Amino acid sequence: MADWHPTAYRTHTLGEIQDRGADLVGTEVTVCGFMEANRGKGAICFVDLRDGTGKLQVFLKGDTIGEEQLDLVQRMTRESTLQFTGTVAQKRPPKVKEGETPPPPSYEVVATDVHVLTRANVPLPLGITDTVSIGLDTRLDNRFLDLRRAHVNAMFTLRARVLQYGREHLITEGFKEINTPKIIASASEGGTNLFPMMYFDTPAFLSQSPQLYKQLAILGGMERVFEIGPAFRAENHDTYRHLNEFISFDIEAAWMTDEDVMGVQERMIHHIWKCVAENDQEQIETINAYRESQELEPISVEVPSLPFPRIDYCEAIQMIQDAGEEIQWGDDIDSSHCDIIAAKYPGFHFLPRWPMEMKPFYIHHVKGENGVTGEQLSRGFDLNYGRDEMTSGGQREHNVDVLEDNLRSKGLNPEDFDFYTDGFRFGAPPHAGWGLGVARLLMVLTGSRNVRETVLFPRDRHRVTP
RNA sequence: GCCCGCUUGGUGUAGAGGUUAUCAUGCAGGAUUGUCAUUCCUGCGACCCGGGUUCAAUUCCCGGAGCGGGCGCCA
Repeated sequence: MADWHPTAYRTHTLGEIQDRGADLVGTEVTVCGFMEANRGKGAICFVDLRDGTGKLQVFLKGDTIGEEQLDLVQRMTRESTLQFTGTVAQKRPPKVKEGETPPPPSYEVVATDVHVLTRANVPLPLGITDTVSIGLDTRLDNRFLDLRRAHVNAMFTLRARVLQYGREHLITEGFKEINTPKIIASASEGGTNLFPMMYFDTPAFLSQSPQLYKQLAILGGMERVFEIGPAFRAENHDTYRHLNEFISFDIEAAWMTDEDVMGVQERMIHHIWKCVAENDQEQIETINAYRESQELEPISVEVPSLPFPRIDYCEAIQMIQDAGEEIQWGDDIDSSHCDIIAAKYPGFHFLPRWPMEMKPFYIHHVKGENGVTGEQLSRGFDLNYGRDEMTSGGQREHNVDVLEDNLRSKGLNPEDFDFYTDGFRFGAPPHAGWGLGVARLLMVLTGSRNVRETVLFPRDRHRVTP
């Protein structure tokens, strides 16, 4: 539990009064919040007040607070912010039908004073507690209101938890958090399109990945590093799982192989899922309450068992061929093919040992480690959940001569990468790492079918505001 | 970028070549109530843009824009 110190505006949070109400009965408190609803039109009035820690009922009575203030609150609009002073009391229990068990005692504040901090306009662009479903576009245009909805708030609370647990785990395995530049000069490492920009008088780009820089940190003897930061890709993709700016959770570690960092990853995901299952059921229940209202299946946090299955590339191709699909060794495994694999392995699973041909220049290969057709395999891997790719990773090439050969064979000019390859000329540890899409992991955890749900202010092809 | 679909009050929807354009939610007013998704009554509020067909288009046709789904692209 956090320490919610009193502030200039409030003595207690609403969550505190909910949780410790019994100890606070009779105490004078000042609380603040958004007015979610008010009920009653006569000589009394009930206000549902909400802050970032919970909800609480405030009870107003004409002869306690005065007719004028009672009227003011009764006329106040939903989502206005109010400050109440009053006394904590136990709520009168609701009437229950014969045979039903009464709910546990709950608490309220009997108001003696009120201040309107801000009055909300009407109508709201979207209702916080309304039962109608709301289109994603409307929600994203009004994210500040969308976030006030309980299940949306729960998703972003979970997002913060996932990052926290992930960090925690890596730190226990000796990793240190780093930050790498997001403005880069080198044209490209191949593959994806970059967003160009001007860095004073020099053409530059927004970084597509911390890849080369986290490797430089390893070459610098940092041993084990991680970074949680943005990556930018100027691709014209338009799908439920792609964004043009996204948060990448990256690690890099010395003296490790592809198999070693797969181990780090599965232990980290296991830790995250275990902690969420133990600590954050409240958020899951909030999401499920919403899902039930929308007639969606509830979600549950099933801690995956270790180790995750490993289906190497050759085996995956075989599996897809056995399902009757036209696919050859050397082809990419696309979404429909992933459905075939996911039918057998619905949860997290690794896809290691891709053809070297298909992997970037910095991926390591063991000479002569060949696939069924005799082509060179690489030490690159993916992590999928169902049909969706979560991670791409691998052991890196640490021999500078091989690295430069790889660059040339990919049609790149080694001289453009001197800032990187120079790091390998003065002793280089074998190392490996991966990059994990945080939003995609959250999709799995929260049952979201669109990555935009799990990103506060998503940037896609059609959206740069808000 | 390709294929398919959609666009109706603030929000989410129903629907038809001529309607008083449906329902829910919301909002406003009133009655009731230690209420708690309050209840009840009354009212308010909408057919994406441009062109065409037609006596008549929000409805049909064409184009545009926006959105959604699938795909492609994507270390």
